[in-house]
Amino acid sequence: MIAQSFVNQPNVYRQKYSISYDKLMAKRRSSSSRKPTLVDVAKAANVSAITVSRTIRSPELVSPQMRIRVEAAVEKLGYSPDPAASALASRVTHNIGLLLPSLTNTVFEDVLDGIYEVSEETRFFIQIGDTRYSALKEEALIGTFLRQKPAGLILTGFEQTEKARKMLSSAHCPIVQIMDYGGTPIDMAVGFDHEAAGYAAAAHLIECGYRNPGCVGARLDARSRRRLDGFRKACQEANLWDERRMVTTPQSSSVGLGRHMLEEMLSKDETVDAIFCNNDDIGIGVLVEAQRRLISVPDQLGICSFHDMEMTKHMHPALTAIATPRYEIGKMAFEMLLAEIDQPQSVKKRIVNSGFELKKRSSTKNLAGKF
Amino acid sequence: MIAQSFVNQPNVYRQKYSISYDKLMAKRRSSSSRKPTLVDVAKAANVSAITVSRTIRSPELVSPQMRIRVEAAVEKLGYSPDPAASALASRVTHNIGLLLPSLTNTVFEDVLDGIYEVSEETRFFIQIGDTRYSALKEEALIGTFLRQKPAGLILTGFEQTEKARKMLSSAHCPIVQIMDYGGTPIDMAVGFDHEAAGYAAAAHLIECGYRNPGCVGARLDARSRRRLDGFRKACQEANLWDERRMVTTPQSSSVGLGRHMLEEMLSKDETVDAIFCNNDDIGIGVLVEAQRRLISVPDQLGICSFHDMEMTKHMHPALTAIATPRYEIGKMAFEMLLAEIDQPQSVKKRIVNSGFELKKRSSTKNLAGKF
DNA sequence: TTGAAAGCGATACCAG
DNA sequence: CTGGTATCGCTTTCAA
Repeated sequence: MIAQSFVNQPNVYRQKYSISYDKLMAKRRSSSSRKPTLVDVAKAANVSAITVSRTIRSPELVSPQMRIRVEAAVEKLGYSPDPAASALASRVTHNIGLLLPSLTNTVFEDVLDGIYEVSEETRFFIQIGDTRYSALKEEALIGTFLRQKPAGLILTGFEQTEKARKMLSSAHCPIVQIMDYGGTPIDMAVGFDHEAAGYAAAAHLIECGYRNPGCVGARLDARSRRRLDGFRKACQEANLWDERRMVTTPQSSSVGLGRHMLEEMLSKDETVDAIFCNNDDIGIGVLVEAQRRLISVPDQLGICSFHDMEMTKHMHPALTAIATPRYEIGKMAFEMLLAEIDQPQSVKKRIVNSGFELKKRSSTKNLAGKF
Repeated sequence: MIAQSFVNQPNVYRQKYSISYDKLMAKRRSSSSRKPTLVDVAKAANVSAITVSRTIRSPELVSPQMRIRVEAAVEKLGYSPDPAASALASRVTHNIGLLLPSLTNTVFEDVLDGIYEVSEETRFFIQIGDTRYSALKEEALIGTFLRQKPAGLILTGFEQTEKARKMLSSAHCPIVQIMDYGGTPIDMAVGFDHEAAGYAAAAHLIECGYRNPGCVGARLDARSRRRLDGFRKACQEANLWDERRMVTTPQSSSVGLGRHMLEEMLSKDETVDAIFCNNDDIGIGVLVEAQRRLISVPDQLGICSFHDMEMTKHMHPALTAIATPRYEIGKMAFEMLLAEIDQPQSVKKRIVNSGFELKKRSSTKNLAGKF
């Protein structure tokens, strides 16, 4: 059991050191279990410590013979650098801070997956903070993260507090804001235009021939709200809007909530014939509830979902959805960060519109034949 | 733009220091932007550095007046400790390493959520590693994590490589293995018995009166395999087993795959009348495909899912499932770790069986009336 | 290209 | 309960 190591293992670090350097070294050498340090490698290779450091961090600055000699010593001793010492001396870690509003949301899992995919082979670590959709929590986390001297930071959205923005603008690391497009980034950004996405959803429903479009939205963060705004705008332009068909709740989204919200929608305006759902959980809930009520989809009710997680296209009928490139956003954000860390100001396109895509499936259909 | 700070901001740390301590201090003081250190606080409060350190880490060891004085100075200067320096001196960080086999899997998101919930108010950070269900990748990550001197480690399952186990047993931190029960933990463990869970699923289906039970499983890691073993065992004991009704694939689970696997199952033995699904994605896929084929659930086909994510109970019919306490496991793992960090050997119950629960819903039913 | 010396900012250990 | 001193292991800076 590892736990015994707390009790039984001789720990050289607890011993008192004498003042003499030689004695100290003697003591150290006697402890066979000590992890080798840079100095140990330097001695073994008969070079200075700084040369070893150089060989590891920028081998191109060291002559080939030297490199071989040092690398052999590193290999022989099984040396690996101490990140804490490195961070203390250089004032920067290899941590990349990632602030997400939720961890139990397919959307952010996919982002996470993209980030991890790219970060895997790099020297960097991801440190995740869960802001729970709160700007204040985010502010606190930004403070904590910055204290650690991260190599870079990835934030969600543009809605940081004033104080947070201030801290960030004086941070010594590149920053990417993800999942949104159209705001003013602190440094770099990659995401899509939520209003345009909502607008596109409405345009599709209207084009299909639905005449009483509505939408349901859960947990209205700034981005979902803009999606609904875009949806409403398109409907208003087509003169098909009725505010009763906007059903929202601050609760966080789930399939159960989606079912419930269809019920609410019908109670407010039973003429509704198409629904844009804030995200896939809700979309699936609306579909299931419609089926339970024997409302035929897409004939009596068209459904357009948002994000398009894997499941969406396998529903029956398959859900039409606005697909968002979450994995790609995560990947790109990390790549932008990496480029900036290696070479400040090297990223030319600092604001990227990742776009989105309307996937037409069986939960909506062209009703033209009906007219 | 933050990026300008790379270029324009005067950086005191780049300046050369003179040898004289006083001159150094003078230079430092002149730089108003420097972050205050422990020594700065000590001077402001007119105490020694170590006293400040103590006041922050273990206030109970410091006299009340002293504490007030120091806290005032901390407040006034806006001091916050440097984690790198602390890590270097104390040989331990405030990082908790978490190794998960997948990040895009509801199961682990829920675990993550439980861990974050508890860790939020502590001084610890979670550092996640994605092993992608590979013991070798896990081994590499364990090495990397251990190098950082974590305060604790959370691993998934008992299937570490020999080398990994060796590294772990000599690690100086508590370790919790999660999601499984019945193996030999390195230190502590919390999870459930997968074989028993599979057995329980089969027992339920058999009890309902289904006579040709089968099961479908995707991505067969050690734990899912044991679930299937348990299922098979119960069926064999009831003399109802036919190996053709065991359909598996190494692919990772998804709803699409679930649909596909029902097709495969039917092609191998169309008499199958009940299916245990390795997890919820598959379960939902099987349900959707059954509906598409007009196979009536639960009459012609009983379905029992595994894990029971939120969506499962909202399907129509609602899916019977073995519910697993993922959130609780995460929470408990972190709490066990915390207790051990604060007080080694204080956790008495080092191996916890979290159990699971059979949720009977409409996708299975007692067929007794039929006989 | 290589090296010497001086930190980085905290904690450990023992003494008083 | 408080303080002095010596580290922790690496990088920075400047000189050779």
